[in-house]
Amino acid sequence: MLDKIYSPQAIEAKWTEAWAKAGLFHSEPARDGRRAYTIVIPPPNVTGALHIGHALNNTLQDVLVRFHRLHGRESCWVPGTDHGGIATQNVMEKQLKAENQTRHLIGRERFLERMLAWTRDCKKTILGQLTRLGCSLDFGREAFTLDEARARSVYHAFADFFAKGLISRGERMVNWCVRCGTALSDIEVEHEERKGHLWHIRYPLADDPAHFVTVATTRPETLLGDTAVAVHPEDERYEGLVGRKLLLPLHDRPIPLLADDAIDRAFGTGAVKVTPCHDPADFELWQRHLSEMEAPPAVIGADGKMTPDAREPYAGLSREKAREQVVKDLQAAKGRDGLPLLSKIEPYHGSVGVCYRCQQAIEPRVSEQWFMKMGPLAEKAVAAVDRREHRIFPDSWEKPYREWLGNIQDWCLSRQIWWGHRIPVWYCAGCLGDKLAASVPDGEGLPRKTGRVSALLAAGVPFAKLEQDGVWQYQAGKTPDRDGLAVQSGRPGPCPKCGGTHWLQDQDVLDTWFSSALWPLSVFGWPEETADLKFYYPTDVLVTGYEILYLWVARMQMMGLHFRGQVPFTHTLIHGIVRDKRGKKMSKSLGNVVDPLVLMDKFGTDAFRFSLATQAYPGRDIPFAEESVTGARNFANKLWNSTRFVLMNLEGQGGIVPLEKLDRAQLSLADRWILSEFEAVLAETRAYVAAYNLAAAAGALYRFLWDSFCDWYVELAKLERGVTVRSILVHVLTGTLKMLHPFMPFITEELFAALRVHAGESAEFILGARAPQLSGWADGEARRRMGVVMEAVQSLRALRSQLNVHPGLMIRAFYAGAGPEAEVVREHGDYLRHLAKLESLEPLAGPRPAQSATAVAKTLTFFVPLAGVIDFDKERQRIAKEIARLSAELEHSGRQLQDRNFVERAPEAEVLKVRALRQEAEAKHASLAQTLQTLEAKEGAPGGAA
RNA sequence: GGGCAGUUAGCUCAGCGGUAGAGCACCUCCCUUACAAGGAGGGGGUCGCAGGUUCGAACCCUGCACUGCCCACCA
Repeated sequence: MLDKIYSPQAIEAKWTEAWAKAGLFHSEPARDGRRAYTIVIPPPNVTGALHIGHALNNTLQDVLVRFHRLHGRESCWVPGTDHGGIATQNVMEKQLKAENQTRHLIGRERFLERMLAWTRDCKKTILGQLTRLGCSLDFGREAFTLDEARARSVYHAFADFFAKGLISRGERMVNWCVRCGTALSDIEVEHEERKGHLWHIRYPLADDPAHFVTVATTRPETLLGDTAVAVHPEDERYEGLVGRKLLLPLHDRPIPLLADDAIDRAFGTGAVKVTPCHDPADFELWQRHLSEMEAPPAVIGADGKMTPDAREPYAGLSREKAREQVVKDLQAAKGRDGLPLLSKIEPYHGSVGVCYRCQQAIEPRVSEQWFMKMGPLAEKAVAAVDRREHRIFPDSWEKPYREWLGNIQDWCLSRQIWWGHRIPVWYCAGCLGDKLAASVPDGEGLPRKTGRVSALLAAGVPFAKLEQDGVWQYQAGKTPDRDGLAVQSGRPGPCPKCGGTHWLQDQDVLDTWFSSALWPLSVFGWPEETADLKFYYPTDVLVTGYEILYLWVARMQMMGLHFRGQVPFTHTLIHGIVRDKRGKKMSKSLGNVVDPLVLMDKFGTDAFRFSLATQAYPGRDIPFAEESVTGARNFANKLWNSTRFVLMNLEGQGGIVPLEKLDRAQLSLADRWILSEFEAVLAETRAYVAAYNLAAAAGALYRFLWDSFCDWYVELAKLERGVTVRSILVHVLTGTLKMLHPFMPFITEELFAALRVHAGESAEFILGARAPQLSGWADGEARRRMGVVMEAVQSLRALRSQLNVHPGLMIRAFYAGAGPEAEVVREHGDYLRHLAKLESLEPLAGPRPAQSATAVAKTLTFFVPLAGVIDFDKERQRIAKEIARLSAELEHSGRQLQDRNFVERAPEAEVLKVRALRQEAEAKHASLAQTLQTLEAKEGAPGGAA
């Protein structure tokens, strides 16, 4: 027997262990023809503990996996974590800083050792939390984006792209994060509106210093790197000036005034300073005007400080300090007219690119990086959506997804950090013929900017060296080959060009998203043609938030389609972000984060999960309030107690009979009604899950259990305690537990365990049992008749409550009316007596009783003699109010039915419905009007209201 | 500058063509033998604004207004 009190903690631990012991979540490729249902987890970064967003993400996946497992699919949910590149390295760098260390001080190898040790702890924490959340992950399949098996996929993919000419190295303008010290791809740059200024600076004409061209800029410090000023060719303000030289203020360097179509005449002064090294648009402009412009100086370095080219007194200053200094100096610098060269400062707010990992302003910078051409891959990803092989839920995301892919830019792949897959490219020192390169010991990294690729090699794996002794060998089987360059296993052999054996590996690592993009492939052993890959790929659904739709989802699609010709997952389910209860994004700095563990401790994991699920409408953000967990906890408690009730009914009684053995003719109205309702909620729930509307699915089950099952059926079940009722109680409850199990796995498992003997279930766990099967129980007649009972009960209860009849007091009642509804009351008087606490219920013989209150339901009228108890004044008010409501209703339906347009054009069913409702309202109205008349005729009763 | 959502009861949200719903909060009554983490009843909304389509609009269309998000090299 169950404890009287529902206490979640104990049962959670118990079932977590039991499931693990039974290997319940393990999956192998099925040989019996069962279809796979596969989800790969969006691997959380190993940067710490999981937050509430992870809890939502994983709860939704678990609901789907458990649901499909219950419904007979060979379900496999692959767990794993992501090494998380810059984000993770940043956390470690902070730790080092606290110890007065830097990564450069301790060196690459020791740094990576520390990273590995630390991220191992994080992995443990994360997997522990997922377990605590009840996630039915196949833990034997745990993967890490930086482990050996994944490295294999990464190197294979890199080599393939290189061989196909999609990956190449080059010097280009990239987004540079000064704080993180690395290049970023375009999507790793966030745009923030920031307040700033527009500085107007006068550049004197070199041969006529009394005249000026005024440029407007938001970044005066880059002036030091200007190589030109540009205007629109048709801008009459600058007619005759184009082609002449200007004198760059502060440096007094002559620079040309160019004309270019890209210049917006309406902005600022129409004249733009051109700083190719520090602005992407200027960089392009420079390339268009190469012949007219000199090679541009880079005045801001990788560290965010001014370079020697910025000259004294700016060299060495931070870019922020340099701005102050430049502005100050421009204010002091006077033109030939005696006025400052800085002619105007106006407030200006524009969007500033910031690093998505540290929020520092991005510095556009020219540097040598690895790039991947994305166009051809993107086309395939778009085609997959066009062909509906890949669908996004909600589909409103398909358009932005398509557009992003349509405008895709090359992907900057290399990162100047250490934590990640090192780029599997080696350079031959001999071929480079570079002193610097030659001075580097064999196998060490290539100093940047030393030359072009001499050899590509999908080879030496630095992490394998660290994880275990010795060098792990890459065995791709097929080795790509391009430009006659040998690509070999292990370290490169002799250089095919010069025979040298002195190799330098590329210093950089790959963007963490490169390995993430391969995730659905790599977790199944690709590039090997494994049995797992054949059975589980393509996976069914990817569940994620919209913030990584491009960063991750799109790239997985592109990779999957490129390498397999098949989408990696057929559906993308996009959920919202968990916000605080006022809709604000949770953040440590706002102090509004809620810890999932705290909530699970306080309310139980099931309640926590259920509250997340009931709010997860597709694509909608969730304003999360603790009250919602309270509500879910209360629901869990309701489940608990209703099961206790059913178990109490079973105690000492005989067994139950299977549903299919029940004699339909023997069933009561309530029996037929609840079975009909149950069949309906099963269908409804399944339809909602299929549409990924998990909130609606959870809501449907909630209402069924609480409203239909507990409030009506269980109450009526108390009237008769026979085997039939017992059987139905057990079947319906067990079925409901099964359907709720994906949402609340622990409590349902506990309750199922208590019920299963009675229910004749042999399975030890819900996931081993069959999903509820029910068909043919839909019963419109039962629903109609039960509707009469329910309305009558509600009407009588309202009467009691509004006239202050004590809830415990049994009252007598008479009913008047004819037809099928009266018949329902006659047949089911026991229901009404029980539910409305009636001492007796009889048909009214003779005139309406005096000294009684009136209740109406459908076309029926109930009279409750309450002489002495009743406050007739109150009763008059009550009835008058009801009459007013009915009058309004009658007026409305009357107008509708008199409108020929409505009667002729509306669907017939609609007209019939209005007619039926009108009849009901008419009956009620007439009956109540008559009552009111009698009441008012009763002078002597205290009539004068107030 | 484009695009996408949202605007419904005090709060948080469902509903998306037939006279407005839930949970919480609020008011009244009740510790009735599954459950006070409960039961019964009740108050509360001209569904952002303005037009249009329709017999009928919270729901479809067009504008507008806020709010939020995504994308974008206007210095």
